[in-house]
Amino acid sequence: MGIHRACMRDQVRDRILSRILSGEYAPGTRLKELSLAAECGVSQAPVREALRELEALGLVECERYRGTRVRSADAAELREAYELRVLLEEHAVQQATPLCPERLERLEAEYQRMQQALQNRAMDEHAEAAIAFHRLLVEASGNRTVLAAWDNLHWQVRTRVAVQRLVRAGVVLDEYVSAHRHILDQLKAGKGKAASRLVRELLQSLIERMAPLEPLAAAAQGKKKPRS
Amino acid sequence: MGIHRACMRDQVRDRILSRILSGEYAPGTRLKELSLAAECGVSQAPVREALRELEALGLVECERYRGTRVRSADAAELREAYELRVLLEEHAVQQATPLCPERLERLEAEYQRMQQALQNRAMDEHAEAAIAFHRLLVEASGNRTVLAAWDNLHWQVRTRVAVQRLVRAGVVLDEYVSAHRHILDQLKAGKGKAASRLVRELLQSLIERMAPLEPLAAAAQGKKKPRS
DNA sequence: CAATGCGGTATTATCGATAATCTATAAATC
DNA sequence: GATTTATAGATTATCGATAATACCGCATTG
Repeated sequence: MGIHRACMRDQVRDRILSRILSGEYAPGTRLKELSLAAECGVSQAPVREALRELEALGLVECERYRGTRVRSADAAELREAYELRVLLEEHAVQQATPLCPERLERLEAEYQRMQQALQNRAMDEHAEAAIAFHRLLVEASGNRTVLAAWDNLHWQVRTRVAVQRLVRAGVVLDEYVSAHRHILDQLKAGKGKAASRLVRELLQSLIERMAPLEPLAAAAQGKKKPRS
Repeated sequence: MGIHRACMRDQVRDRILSRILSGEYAPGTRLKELSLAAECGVSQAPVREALRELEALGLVECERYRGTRVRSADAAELREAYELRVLLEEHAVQQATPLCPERLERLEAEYQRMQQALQNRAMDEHAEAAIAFHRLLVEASGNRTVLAAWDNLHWQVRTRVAVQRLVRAGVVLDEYVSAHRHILDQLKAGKGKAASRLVRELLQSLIERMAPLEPLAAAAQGKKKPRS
């Protein structure tokens, strides 16, 4: 179907990426090139290139002759990222309106998925749909550079973790879902200004709910370094 | 002095980067790994990693088994980038005020440098100082994520080219410099709101002056592919 | 005992060579 | 003549091995 990419580098990159995502590689974990190479059944070179790519994405840190580690984001950095996200989405929504019917349909679909997933307690899918919803908003602005900046914040990574934290903390997400309903309604009514304000409010309320919780990386920080 | 980084990969990267900057490698130019390796006196591996880094920076494009080329930005993309830049700088200035005296001094220094360079017709230094000025504004916001997003737009690359285009087109830059004076004055007076509005106006007037000019890559686009 | 210097080991950085894939040209088929 | 297939040359992707560097433990020294 799509573009087949059988190249080792990409396979290795995705493999490491998903492990960082799932938490198997916690922040601070040392990523040794030869170990990874052996495990993936490839040589060192593709692994190095994969790690460099992840470094560019901001997910790992490399130090010369001292190896690569999974980067840990502190609470302050997360807050900064949300601040930028608010800015980008708010701007995108203002620029995007009025939206074409096709995009509105796609937004509606993601909204439905988000709601269904919540009812089924499928939190990962809920997070996925929520992200897709917001990404569609940014995409609708038609500004590829803004979209690239948004993508660089890696919400597809963060939201899944964030949703699980919120759920564990006992936060009810129904309000969150209905906020999306309101945004979508305003968009359908062509009221971009109102919609962008709702987006800002939604995201800022998220920041406030996150703030009292433990920093993302706290639990994983003080780990023993696993031998070999 | 700073952190010496004698590693080949970085040297190769900087070398290619400066050549893209200077226009020696025009948009569309094919970058062959072994040729570059031979020229830099290194093997293929460091060159590959350098190219991957440049790809992450958005300066080149790689296609599997089909090589790497210098990316060309069209007029629309440049406009999009400016749109985002306005958003980031405007927000940063609002967040940054009031600025600490040290930062104001640094801004003043860059302003002086910008002005001096213009008088001396040293356009490259003028561009450099202007960029440093704006980067300081973003840095002052204290939001590292916003700064990273701003850096990703690569103004250190674009402005140098843009200034030369404007000069060739006969645009007088005194007005541009004095706009910076006004911004700095408002900042010193602690008037963040006013300063951020001036920043927006400055950048938007830049977009408008750029628009009628030829797209950046136009001249270099339809080139013969140089053999070997 | 603290600080310093020396090997030994683990890991990264780089190399030179090989395999995989693309592009262009030419032969073959209809 | 047009289209397809085969082949050769060029370039990228990957490999296996070597060189360079950092980290750790231990002995030495003051």
